[in-house]
Amino acid sequence: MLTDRQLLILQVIIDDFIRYGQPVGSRTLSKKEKIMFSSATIRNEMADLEELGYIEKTHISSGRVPSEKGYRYYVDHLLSPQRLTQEDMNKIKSIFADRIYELEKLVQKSAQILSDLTSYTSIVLGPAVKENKLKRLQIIPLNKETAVAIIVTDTGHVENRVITIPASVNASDLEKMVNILNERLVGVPLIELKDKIYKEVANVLRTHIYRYDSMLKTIAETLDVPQEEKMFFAGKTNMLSQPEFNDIQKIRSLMTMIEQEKDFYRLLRKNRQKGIQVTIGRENQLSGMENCSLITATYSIGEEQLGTIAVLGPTRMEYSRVITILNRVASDLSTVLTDWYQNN
Amino acid sequence: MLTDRQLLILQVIIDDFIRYGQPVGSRTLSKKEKIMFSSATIRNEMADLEELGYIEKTHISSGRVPSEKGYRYYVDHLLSPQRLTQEDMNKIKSIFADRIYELEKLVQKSAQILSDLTSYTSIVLGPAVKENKLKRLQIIPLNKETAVAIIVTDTGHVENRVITIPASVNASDLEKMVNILNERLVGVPLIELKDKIYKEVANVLRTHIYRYDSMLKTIAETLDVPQEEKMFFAGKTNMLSQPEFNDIQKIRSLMTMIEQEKDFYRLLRKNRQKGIQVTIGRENQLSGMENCSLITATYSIGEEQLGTIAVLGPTRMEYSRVITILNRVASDLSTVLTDWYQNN
DNA sequence: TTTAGCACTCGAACAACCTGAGTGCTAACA
DNA sequence: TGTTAGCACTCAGGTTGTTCGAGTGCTAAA
Repeated sequence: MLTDRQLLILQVIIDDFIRYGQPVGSRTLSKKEKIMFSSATIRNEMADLEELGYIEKTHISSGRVPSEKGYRYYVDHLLSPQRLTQEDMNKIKSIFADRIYELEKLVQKSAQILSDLTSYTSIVLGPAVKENKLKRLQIIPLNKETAVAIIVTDTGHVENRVITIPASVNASDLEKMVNILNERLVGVPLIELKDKIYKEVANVLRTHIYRYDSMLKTIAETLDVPQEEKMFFAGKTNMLSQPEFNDIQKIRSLMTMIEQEKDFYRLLRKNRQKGIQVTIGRENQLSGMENCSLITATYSIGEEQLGTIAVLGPTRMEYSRVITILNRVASDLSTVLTDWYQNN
Repeated sequence: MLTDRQLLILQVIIDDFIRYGQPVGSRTLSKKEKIMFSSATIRNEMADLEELGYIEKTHISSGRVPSEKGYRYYVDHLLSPQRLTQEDMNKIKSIFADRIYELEKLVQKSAQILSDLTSYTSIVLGPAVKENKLKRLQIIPLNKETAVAIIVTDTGHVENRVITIPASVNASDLEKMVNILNERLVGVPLIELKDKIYKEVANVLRTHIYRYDSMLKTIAETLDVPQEEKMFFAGKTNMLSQPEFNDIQKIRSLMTMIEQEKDFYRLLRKNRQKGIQVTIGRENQLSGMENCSLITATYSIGEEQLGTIAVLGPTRMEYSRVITILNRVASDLSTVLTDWYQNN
């Protein structure tokens, strides 16, 4: 177990390193007002902290730098709570300033403001379409062979796809079919649609429409909307200004990782528990994340989780500040959305 | 005017520099098989070429490097035509391999393949929505106050927006209104919609619908779809592997420029003439483009230009190869699209 | 247990030096 | 008159050596 003095020293080292980005030496520490003992004492304590794995040297006679274990401890136990400045609060409020009716736009704007506020990269996931319920299905013929299928959800989200229509299906059949589908399927969550079509609607169609089956598959596929939430990035280039990325090699691997959206999506999806999640460096188990930390929070409508907002920064990131901001944005977002949807 | 020998030397210098990225000296040149005179002669010629502004030294005793003027001359007069390998051809064909019905997806895939083939960044603009004609307008109420307005164009493109509905408008009025709008507006190019609504449709609505005016503005705004084509990027990080971007500062300004989509869009829009356009370095008049060249081509349906495909690379880019590839992709794209739309 | 003092280590910055690739110029040659 | 060989010169880049400052670990005294 760490002594109080060791904790103090660890905290001051990490705070200082986060602030200035330079390895912290015993002399620097001894000058801090919180610290009342000599540099020699500090050296002894630092040697212990190093042995325990909380801090590291960059070379044999250098100052100390937090290790991943150190950051982990810091995040779990040593964070000093932050207060947001009025300016920060105003920026956050500006997300909701003009009445935005489209969820996606709101979410995009949140990402933008988050990256502005933190100077890191921000990513917003969501909202998950599959939880939405079907509001209306429409099929609009374009020409003999093709048509656009449009799905509208209760949240106002619109999905569309171009489909081919078998020659055997004529316009009035199509219309009848769409009517039946709407009658039976409105209000059903998108994720259950495909199932429901085969189990319940197929029967009804059989009795009404000649050669319905050739269409059925197309429709079912159309309604099988992608499960994945969209990812919105903002401030991708912010990371380039971080001093730890002054190395081409690191930039390359970072940027390549970000562009590799699939893997990154999977990483984000891991953190879906409620509240703030912090993963540090290699905890992320994704190459390119060695020098990065990811902080995520979720937003929701009522009790139903909708999506994730996240900030990606260097391991040496301002955890306290980012956590406070994320918390705030997530909760404001949830409040506004809950309010909006439950009043309608 | 340049002598034949000077032209030969200029061409070989640029070819060599594009290939190896190193300043080219007289000794290197004298060893090329095309070149039958001594290094001393070459030095004399190079001095002349430098005086004329086609090549530059990086420092007083270095080999020569093409200047922007040199590249310009090279592109205009000295390109040696390229043949695509079978492999390249196959990749290009793969764009059209599976039947894709959505223009946007096709365009996105083209960008992907372009950046794969060239190892540079590729950007595809388009298609321009405003040229499309209205196929169908729908308004689907979500709740008391809001509804989704959906526009389908003859190309199968779908635009949607959430709108608020004044309390004074009831469901049947809304339906009537949508019907009238469809009757009058189907087949009209999107760009003319707004105009047409105020000039022609407003009158009709007045006679049929009580207090139509509160809705009219909302509708008109909804139909005023964004004029700008979407931009699709692919291979953004490819540029990081180019040896000229081994400098953090350059990477930063390049990436920041690319993220600054507005300006970049404007740049692309400048090159809308038919055929291949090449702009080299500062010809682009956009900060961050100093070390880059942009090659663009347009694709079309029949005679109607639809959009632009482009490749962004370092000034030291393989002009010949990229031009050949772009030409090919643009023409294939045009053929496929023309074929598809005119048979329907 | 804490601290002062001391010898030691290392990185970063800088100067001195060398090498190789390249140049411009001149004088001789075809 | 155009071409070439030869030579002195330049410069970037790599290597080496030196110094400086920040930091460490250890020891002995308080």
